[in-house]
Amino acid sequence: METMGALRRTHYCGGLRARDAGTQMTVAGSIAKCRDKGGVIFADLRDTTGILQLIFDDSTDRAVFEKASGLKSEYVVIAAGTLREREAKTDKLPTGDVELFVTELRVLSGAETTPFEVRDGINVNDQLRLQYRYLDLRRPSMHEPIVVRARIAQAIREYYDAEHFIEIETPMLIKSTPEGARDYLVPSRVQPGHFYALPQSPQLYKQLLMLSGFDRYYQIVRCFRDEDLRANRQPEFTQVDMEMSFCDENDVMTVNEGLVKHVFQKVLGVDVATPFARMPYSEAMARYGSDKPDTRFGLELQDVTDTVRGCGFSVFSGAIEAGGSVRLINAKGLAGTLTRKEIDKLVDVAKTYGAKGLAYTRITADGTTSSFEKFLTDEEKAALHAAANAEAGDVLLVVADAKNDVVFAALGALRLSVGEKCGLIDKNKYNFLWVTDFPFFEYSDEEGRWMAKHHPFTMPRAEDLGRVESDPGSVRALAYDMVLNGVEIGGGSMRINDPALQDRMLRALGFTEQRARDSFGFLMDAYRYGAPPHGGMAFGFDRLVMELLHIESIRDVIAFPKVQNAGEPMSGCPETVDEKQLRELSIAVRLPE
RNA sequence: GGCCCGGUAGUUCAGUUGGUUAGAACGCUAGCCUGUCACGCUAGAGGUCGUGAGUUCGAGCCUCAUCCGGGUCGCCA
Repeated sequence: METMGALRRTHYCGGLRARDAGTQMTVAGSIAKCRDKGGVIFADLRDTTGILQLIFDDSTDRAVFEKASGLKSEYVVIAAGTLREREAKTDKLPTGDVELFVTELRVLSGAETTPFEVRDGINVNDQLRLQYRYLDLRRPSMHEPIVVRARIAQAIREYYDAEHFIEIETPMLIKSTPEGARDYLVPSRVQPGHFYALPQSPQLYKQLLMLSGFDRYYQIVRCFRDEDLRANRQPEFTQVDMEMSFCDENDVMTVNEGLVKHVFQKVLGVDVATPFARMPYSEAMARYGSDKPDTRFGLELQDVTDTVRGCGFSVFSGAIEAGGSVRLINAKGLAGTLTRKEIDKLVDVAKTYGAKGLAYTRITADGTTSSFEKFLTDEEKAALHAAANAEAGDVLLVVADAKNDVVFAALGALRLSVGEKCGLIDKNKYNFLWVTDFPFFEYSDEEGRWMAKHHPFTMPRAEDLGRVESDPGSVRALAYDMVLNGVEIGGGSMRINDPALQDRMLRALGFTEQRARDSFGFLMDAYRYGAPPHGGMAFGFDRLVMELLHIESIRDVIAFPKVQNAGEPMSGCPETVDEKQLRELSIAVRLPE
């Protein structure tokens, strides 16, 4: 092991090209791979920007050559020499036209054999990769997204700064709120038996910042939710959070369309067309069975409730009588791909989302097979086919249920499944969409009451205010989600700035005055001293990075992510703590049976 | 909390009906090789089959439990 001595890096590897040939330089990094041919040694040097081939041959100083012959994978070195054009060029590396003829080599660190090979194209268990996360992050395909993530963050700051937003930090130790996701709790030592919560979002604080006159705020901020993980959900995640005053919902949407345009231009060189399409929630559900529709392909839902009302198939007629609906997707011309076996898989998809089953009709040149048409009269059958515009080559996928939510959820999922399976999705597209006019209230069977779909401070649409008490389900919110390729990448709303209206909405949500005061008293008081009209939104930063780079797992855009049990395999957290620590916090642990 | 998939050399996997000494590729070690770049050639080391119990003359294989990982539904204002 040697020191760097007087050697200092003059160049990074990744950007070196033939035009740099002849340059004297010093590079530093890890040995990715050695190829010792006997008389000539090639060593791939990897740094944070890319890989450069080092070469040692019979014109190399003997001592340097000897040192090079001892190099192994992941040794850390610094090397000085002259960049030259290769005899044998390759297009497998961006730097494939050049190599460094090394005149001085210092081995700064040895390395044991790694538990897996540190290169792209390997197939290794996620668990092992996460246990050795620092090695996994050396691999270019894992390294790159973390670097791009930083560039995206920088572009975001650039844009908001230019638009006169200021970045303000909000507290990490805050009051636990009763609604919403489970909070991560932090015990107070100084106030025994009292707890902070880690923020699920800076929601209340950013609203207060508007009341403080900061006018335009943003923050790239860590948030926490103690809920189960998914491929695109982590218990700690990053939001791009913003709020602005003296605006309406159109202003908020316009500013953030500008943000997305700037980021895509800056990071990908892609020109995103603005303004984005807008679609009310009710239309998104009716056409796509989803509040975050992927509009890159068709296969839209059709409502055939009226066509099959009172028909001989009791599953359909029964669902309609119970207040539900019957809807279908016509998988146009896809009978070739959607074989009986594939349709069976789709039945399972439908059932996963709560449908009792999936009725289908498959029409081919050889004839029609259907799971339900034997229960229909010829007239009913003809009417259904006409309504669905069914012809040879089509597959009709029909879901009936007493609950419209189930019909939408099942068909929405089927639509995505068929779109994926049949290759209908153009992966190079970036389809942006605003979904607007969300319902303000959502009935919770579990709680047995109406709850805020967004949050209780959301401004309802003025024209719906008359129905807040009489027909809460029909009240729409001034809330909007930004959807990219079927993924909700952000959402927000206008906020209530009238204390009387806020009181009324909290009552409608079933808050007693006492409970409202206990939970949000400080906020309600704040609005009594003058509040500008304001609204904002928050982006899921991790999801934004995922979509930009077409990465499927949120773990791949976070340097040190959690796994499904919310732990981190590398450090082994969460972990039990000393009795002494618990005593100081006045905490006793009682494990479940 | 429910459902599905997985756990066998360092890694990725194969392993027949339950039957002698559990295989391959990559990696690793040693040697050779002057234009490789998934370098090539020769030789070698490397295994408590996730863990525990059970069935059996005999278990990587069958049964039960359990742990770990991935996906998903619920959940995620």
